Amino acid sequence: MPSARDRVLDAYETLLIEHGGAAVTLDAVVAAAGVSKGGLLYHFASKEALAVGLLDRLRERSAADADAIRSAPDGAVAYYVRTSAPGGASPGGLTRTYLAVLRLADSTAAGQAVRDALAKVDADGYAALQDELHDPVLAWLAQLVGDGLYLRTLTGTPMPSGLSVDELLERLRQYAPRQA
Amino acid sequence: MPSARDRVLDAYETLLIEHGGAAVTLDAVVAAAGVSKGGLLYHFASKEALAVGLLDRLRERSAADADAIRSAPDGAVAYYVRTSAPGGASPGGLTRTYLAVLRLADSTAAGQAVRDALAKVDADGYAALQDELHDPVLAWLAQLVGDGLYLRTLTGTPMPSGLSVDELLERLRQYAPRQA
DNA sequence: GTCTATATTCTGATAGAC
DNA sequence: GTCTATCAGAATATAGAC
Repeated sequence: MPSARDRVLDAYETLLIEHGGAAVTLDAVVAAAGVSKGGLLYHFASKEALAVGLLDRLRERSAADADAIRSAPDGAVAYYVRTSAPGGASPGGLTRTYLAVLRLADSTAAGQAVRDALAKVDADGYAALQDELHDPVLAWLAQLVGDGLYLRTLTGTPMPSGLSVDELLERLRQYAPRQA
Repeated sequence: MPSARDRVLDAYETLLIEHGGAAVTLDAVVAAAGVSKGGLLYHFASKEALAVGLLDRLRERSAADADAIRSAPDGAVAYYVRTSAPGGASPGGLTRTYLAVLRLADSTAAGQAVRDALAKVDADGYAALQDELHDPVLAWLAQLVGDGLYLRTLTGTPMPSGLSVDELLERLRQYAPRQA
């Protein structure tokens, strides 16, 4: 069983993704995490501290993901696009935390810190794609395609009928200059 | 001066974009719109009715945009991508309302209605791009690029240094088969 | 470290005057 | 059609026992 602190963060993440920032209350988090309100507030002294805790987790996972994307068997583009697509977010992975943090991009004082953290993740992803492609415009394009899929994951919008992520990746491979 | 009803909707839209769904309260809306709480609740009987009102506006503007995108001087792709990029959202235009509605994609009972409305806008945009490109995968790719820019507009993430939307469009034109 | 109980502020909504 | 005043409930946060 994970520590109470991690259970709280997991529950917070899940609630943000499934019900959105507006619906996330401390009561909802404690119910989902199976701890008491006092227990939660021992680990995170306020609702904003909870948000800051999620940002810390985002930074940790982003650092871990930087290794994963560069050592992905079928390349950085495929890794980036696949993990962005609906169903591509694995528990404990960067994508899941990223989706949760997107829902925080508003809110009070933490707003700027959230945007900074997202910008850092974004810049790291672009660097990894550019390392593989050696083509700034194409690297940006590939990243935007992944980000577009993120947005669809976020809103639950279905794909155009008859199309799959694999077809998208095949097309991107056509556009990429030959690599070693 | 616009009607009180429109001023309320404008203020609601702005607050959603600038401060996010979690921060939008009826008090905040009435302060930004310059009406009283009673005045607001005369036009929109509840907070959910306010959300429904914004969805109605989204549908109106989406219908108007369907004409604009097909008669855009430099083509549907350029229109879609440009209006998705930071700074591309004009007051009274579809993009601004779309960005606001994205922030509602959570929240209680209206959640499914919000997702349905977003899916409709998305399907209409894809159809317009496909009409121009006659290439389903490329049309989807172009749309995802636009959606990726939407996401950046939403989070305030800066572009990779040295790159511009025009370079992105130039590249997309290279990938598109010749058109009449 | 985790719990229960309580204090306090805020939010959505109603009532009724103008 | 728009306002002021007010209520009931929910939300965050505190106090203090275990």
